[in-house]
Parts: sequence; structure tokens; C-alpha cells
Amino acid sequence: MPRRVDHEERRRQITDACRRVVARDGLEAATFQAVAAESGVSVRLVQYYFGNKHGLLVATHRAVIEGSAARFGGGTSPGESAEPPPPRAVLRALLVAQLPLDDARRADAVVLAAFHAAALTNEAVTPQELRGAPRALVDLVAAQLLRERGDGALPGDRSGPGDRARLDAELVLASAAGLTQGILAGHVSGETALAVVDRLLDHLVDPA
Amino acid sequence: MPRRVDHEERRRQITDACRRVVARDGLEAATFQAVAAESGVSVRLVQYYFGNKHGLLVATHRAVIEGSAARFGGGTSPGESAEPPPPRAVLRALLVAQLPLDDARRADAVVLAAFHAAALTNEAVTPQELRGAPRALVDLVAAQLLRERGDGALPGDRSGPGDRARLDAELVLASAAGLTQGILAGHVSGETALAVVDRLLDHLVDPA
DNA sequence: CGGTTGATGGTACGACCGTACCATCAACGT
DNA sequence: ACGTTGATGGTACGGTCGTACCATCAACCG
Repeated sequence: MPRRVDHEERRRQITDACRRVVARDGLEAATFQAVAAESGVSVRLVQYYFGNKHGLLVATHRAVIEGSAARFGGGTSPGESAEPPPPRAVLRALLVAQLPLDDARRADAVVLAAFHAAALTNEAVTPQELRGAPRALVDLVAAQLLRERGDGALPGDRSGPGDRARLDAELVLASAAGLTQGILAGHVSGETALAVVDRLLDHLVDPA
Repeated sequence: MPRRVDHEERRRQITDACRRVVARDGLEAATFQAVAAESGVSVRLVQYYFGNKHGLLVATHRAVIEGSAARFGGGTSPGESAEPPPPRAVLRALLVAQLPLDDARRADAVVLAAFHAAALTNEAVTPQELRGAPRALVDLVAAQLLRERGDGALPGDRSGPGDRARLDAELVLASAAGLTQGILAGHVSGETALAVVDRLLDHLVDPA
């Protein structure tokens, strides 16, 4: 047996470098040579661990998605003993966590935007286990809205409170995506985005 | 004098071809050879009319932006004699016009998303006269909201109705962008997007 | 202690891309 | 008529990218 190496750590090291390259110079700049130079290994090694470019890009896409998802759970894990926080606070934390308000989240958002745009015309860069993720987020937001409004009838009702909560949940997620896009493009400041989030929550919890 | 040709028409013919290529295969597929083949001219001619690739991309970006903007004015030009339509109808028309609900608008939205993502790491593909466009849209939406609510105090007030209208206008535009993104990615259907738009308008005009 | 084998480096090859250069055609003023 | 000149075609060149191929090193088992 020759010397063994932690494959997962090496792959993480390389996908991290790829993530930095994409965040800095865009998806088309993520060549084997650029990623190898950024991660401090040889071109041959990148090829060895990911086979071809498609494998590298898919692995990087999955890594950045998992990294972003990990930031969601960070604020809600402790405090199981106390009573659950009010739904408005949960929703606000969920929205704010999505916004690219610091450099790390901005880099992730830029990378995700690059992959998102590429998926519109390529559809092979998205790992196929991620197709249903937005639907789960809608359910989560809708559940919080129903909890806030005191209505518990979630399963399939026509034009009932559950239907309205579902539309409001789509509105919440669309607003978060749009605000993220505006912040990245420089059209919207971070303070304005936070004010818009609070204004949206006012609309959602005020009129019952 | 040799034979003269309408330069604007030729440029439009080529930028249209470039727009189709980007909508179909993405920005990185917009090579000189692909655009030349799509527009039915030689590579040399594309070079002749746009100088280099940067010129071609900037011209295409401007063309698709102007084309999208032209669709906005199409529904509001006639009927100057009658009374102005209610603000809610104006806002709804403005939102719906942005959504990629048919093939033409979808193609434009895909191309704009590609340029938007490229601008995050390149910032040379956006013609510089387009930087202030979103700000004008915010003013337009905020004015309609104030007209709906019967408050006329627009210029700089602190925490007044104008400030709230401004935040609501940002919310409207962010929602439109987010819904567009969701439709393009296939997470949101056209009917759901329209229902979300109506739900948002309910929130905006109901609680005064 | 030697050989099997995972890990790594270097490099060459074919394809494509952007661009510069040279050539040709056609129309209109003189 | 004819030459000036805008419009167009073809092609070659340097660079880069993805990938395949060959070689080397090192560790552990037998």
C-alpha cells in the first residue's frame, strides 16, 4: 500500500479554491489551471480527484450549497429547552440569513448566482438531488406563517388560510431572492434591504 | 463610393443573433463563429461591425435592455383622453410585464440573467448609461403607491408615508426579480407567480 | 526487502477562440 | 471609363483549455 490521503479533505481544499476563483473572476475563469494554482496543487491532481471539469463544477456547486445551508441551522440549534421563538423572529432570522450582508455571504451569493445563470442554459451543473430544495423552504415559511396566525389547517385546502400562507411564503422567498440580487448588483444597500424585510413582515403579520 | 449599407440594421441583425445564441446556450457560447453562423454572415463581418468581442457583448446587452424596456411602454401609450387607470392596475400591469410568461420574455430574461451574473465579476459588460435605471423604477412604483393612498408628500420625509412607499416600491421590484428568477429556474409556475403578484398587491393597498 | 499500488508531477496533443492581416468585389463621383 | 473606397470573405497566428498519456515517488504487506 502506498501512502493514503484523506480524499474528502483534498476535495474540499480544491472545491474551496474553485469557489474563490468563481467568486472573484466568474465561472468561465474556473479553469483547471486557475483552480490548481489557487489551491496550490498541480493540474494533474485536480484531474485526478474530479475526473473532468464537469465533475469539478458539480462538486463545487454542491459544496457551496451545503456551506450556505449550514449557516441556516447555526442560529437555531441551541435553546431547545425554552419556549419556541415567535414566528416573526424566526422568519426575520431566516430572511436576514439569506442576504449577502458580509463578505463571506456575498462571495457565496455571487457563486450561486453564477451557477444559477449557467443552469438556465446548461442544466448539467446542478446536482440532481437539489431540485426539490426550494419546495421545502416554502413549506417551512408557510408553517411559520400559519403558526403566527393561529390557523392550523395546512393540508390542501382551496382558497383557505393555508393557501394564502403558501402564496405569502412564495412572496417571502421571492423577495429574499430579489433583495439578494439587488444587493449584489449594488442597487440596494444593506440597510435598505433590512428595512424592506421589516416592512414585508409588517404586511404579513398585521392584517391577520 | 462603394455600395452603402444600413449599419444600424446590420448591427441589429447581428445582435439579434447574439441574443438568440446567449438565450439558447449561454454567454460563454457566444463566440464570433457561433454568432456569425446564427446571423448568416461571415466571422470577419461581425468583427468589422463591432471591433472586438467586448463591443459585440456590450451592444447586445444594450439591445436586449432596450427591447425589454420597449415592451413596458406598449400597454400604456393609448387612451390618453380617458381618466388615468387606477394605480393598482398600473402596478399590476408593470409587474406582469416583467414576468417571463411567454417564450419571448423568457428568452430576454435568460439573456439578462446571463449578463447580470457576468457583471458581478466583470463589470465591463454593462453599458454605463444603465446604472441608474433601477432607481427610476423605484420612483415610478413609489409614485403610484402614493397616488393610491392619497398622500402627496413625496420629497424627503423621515418615516412618513413617502418613506414607507419607497420601501414598498423596493419590495415590489425585489419580488418581481425573485419571481422572475423562480420562474426561470422552474421552481415557480406562471399561475403561482400571478397569484403571488395579486397577493402582494392586496397587502400593499389594503391596510392604508 | 522487494513489489504492488495509491498518489502525484510533467507534458504533449487536438480543438477552439479572438484577432490581425491580405485580398476581392461593387458602386458612385468625376 | 476608371479609380477611390466602403463592404465583405478567407485565412493564418498565438494563446489557452480540457484531457490523455507516461513517469516517479512512497508506503505497507507479505
